[in-house]
Amino acid sequence: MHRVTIADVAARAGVSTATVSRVLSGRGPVSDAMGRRVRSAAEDLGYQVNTIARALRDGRTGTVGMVVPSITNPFFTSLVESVEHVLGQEGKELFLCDARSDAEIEARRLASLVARNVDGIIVSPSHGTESGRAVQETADRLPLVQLDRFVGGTETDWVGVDDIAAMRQVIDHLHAGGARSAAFVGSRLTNSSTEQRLSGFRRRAADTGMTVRDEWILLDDYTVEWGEDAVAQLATGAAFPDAIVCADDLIALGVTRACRAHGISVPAEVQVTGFDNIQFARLGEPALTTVDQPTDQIAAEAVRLLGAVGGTSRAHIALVPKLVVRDSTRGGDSAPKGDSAPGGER
Amino acid sequence: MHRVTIADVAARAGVSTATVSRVLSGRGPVSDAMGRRVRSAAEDLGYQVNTIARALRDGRTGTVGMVVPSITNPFFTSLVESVEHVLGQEGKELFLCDARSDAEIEARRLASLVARNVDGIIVSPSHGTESGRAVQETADRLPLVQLDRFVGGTETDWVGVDDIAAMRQVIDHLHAGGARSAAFVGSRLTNSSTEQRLSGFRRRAADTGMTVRDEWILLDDYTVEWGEDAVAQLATGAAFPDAIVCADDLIALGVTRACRAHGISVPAEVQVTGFDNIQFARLGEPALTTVDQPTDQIAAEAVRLLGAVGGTSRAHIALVPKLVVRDSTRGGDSAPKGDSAPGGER
DNA sequence: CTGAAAGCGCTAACAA
DNA sequence: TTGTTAGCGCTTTCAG
Repeated sequence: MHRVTIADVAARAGVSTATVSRVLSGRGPVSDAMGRRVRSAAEDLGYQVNTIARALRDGRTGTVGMVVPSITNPFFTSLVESVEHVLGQEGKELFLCDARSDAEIEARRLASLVARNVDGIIVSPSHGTESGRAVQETADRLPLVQLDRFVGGTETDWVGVDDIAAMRQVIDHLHAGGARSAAFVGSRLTNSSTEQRLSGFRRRAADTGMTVRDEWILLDDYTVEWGEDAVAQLATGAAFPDAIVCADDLIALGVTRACRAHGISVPAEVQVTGFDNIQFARLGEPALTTVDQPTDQIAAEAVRLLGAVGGTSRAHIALVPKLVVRDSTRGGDSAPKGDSAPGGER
Repeated sequence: MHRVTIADVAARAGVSTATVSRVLSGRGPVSDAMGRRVRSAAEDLGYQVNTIARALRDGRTGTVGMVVPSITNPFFTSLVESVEHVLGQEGKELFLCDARSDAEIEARRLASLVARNVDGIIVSPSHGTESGRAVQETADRLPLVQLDRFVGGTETDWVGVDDIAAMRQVIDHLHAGGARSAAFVGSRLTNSSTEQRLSGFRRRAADTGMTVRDEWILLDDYTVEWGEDAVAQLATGAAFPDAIVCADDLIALGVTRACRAHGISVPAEVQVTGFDNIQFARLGEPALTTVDQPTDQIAAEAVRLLGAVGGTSRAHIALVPKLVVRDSTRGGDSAPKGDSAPGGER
């Protein structure tokens, strides 16, 4: 079964391939009559452009590559969904790659995307330093936007949320709910998300005079299991904090679950917060207070940046996320105000 | 910045492009000396094949398209992850498309994948009948495997689990735990998964003499919210079942959550089961007893089928899933035995 | 407004 | 073993 080409259409319409191309790609001058003739011939034959040939010809594939640390993390899933949706509307296709939180796999996938001549790459780097080389080399070759996470020592566009501002809201909210001491549970400091969030946590906690003990900074992994383990560790300590701030919702889900298992009441005895607002956050027991990441907006900005062929000026777009108050915190009755920075492009 | 081509390498090595191609693609006879010379030239220049040109030349792109109803459903996410992993190991790339549970979007995405000359397509059809036309038309043009769900009236390969056998295990387990009546909560009957599971449920319930009232068959959506609503509906009825069998874990999560809200104890008053064994199943309160879907295996089989250029014989591969017993059922102490069919290819 | 022809980068006959 | 060359399907000058 031979795939129908532009030549077949040309033959049937009794014209040249050039004319067919002009009609079907919509550019170039054509008479109405000719337009109709060609179009109906194409219709009859069930012609579809061969995007490979077109891509070879004009050097653009209409595809975008996306690399995430782990697609099974609902936050990244949500990001992927948003990106895919935006691209779909522009008639572009998405190459999805899962780096399995491994900088080496990530580097291989990036190289393979370059080899495939994608028009641009969206990457949420797996590692805060080890991802650097591959990301930079890729960015030197084609448009690249980092999403959510950021690798030190790279010069590329970035879109994400303002973690510092987010943590300010979190701490203020907990403080309003009566917390005077707090623990932080996150991943190892191998990615910018945890780094930023911990730094924002420390800063605002200090500002508001909250107690933060060294042994209350628990860093390991973005998993439910780690959240559960962390509570076990906290429970053996001499003192227990008024609040546990988690670097993402998976951890927070583990924390609330473990608290229940340990007979520690949330939010009465300890307030707990998450980050990301994944779809399962509200399923926590109690439902999680968390920071909502505007994934649709992040995706839209990222795709927009990729398209912007423009100059060498790099854009770092930090969106200010909003706190979603549910039942895992006491919070006072008013929504947190917080003097959140204006954000936006800078 | 001009991308380095095979001609550049040829010039630098002082040979023809054909030789370079032979060396770099590994096929065709080349002397060792020539091999080294060309390779080092390629190395120096940082040459990378242009996969687009290669694809145009030999009619294969090394890409596979995948279309799922909703990537935010953790079950499909897991399937995508598995497929992506298998493909990555073969040096292939994955085009991911989210159909948003809409047969029209799905049809468009399928067409676009065909236009992109993917080597094959893996699709979990959104709709049991409306997806038919597009799926069949696509399958007529290139290798296509249906995953998990199946569209009526199509002639394609399929890989999934044996829903009937799964339901047999579920019912037997519930029965062993003392259930003598049961409700079923699923999606509308617009996809084969729910159809099959409901049918398996009905059959085995009848076999074991369980009571199933008409108003206990509740069909709407694969969401947590629907699970919650369904319990509300059941609670208003004259009688309440001993068990609630859910068509997927999201629904089951909603069901257990609503039971808690209604003060109905699980599993003491009502046993609940899910389906899929998504990563959040164990986070239910209580942790869900559910049917584990071997996504890695399903993915591996699907990719294998795509590669099998072979004859016209269609393969329907039904893997027999296993029950994962957790705390939402009483279950008796022994694992369910069940005379599950041998399964495998048929 | 339409046609002829070159060429994107690569591979595979065919020749040498 | 290596080189020459045609051609994958498309778009786009350049002529007419």
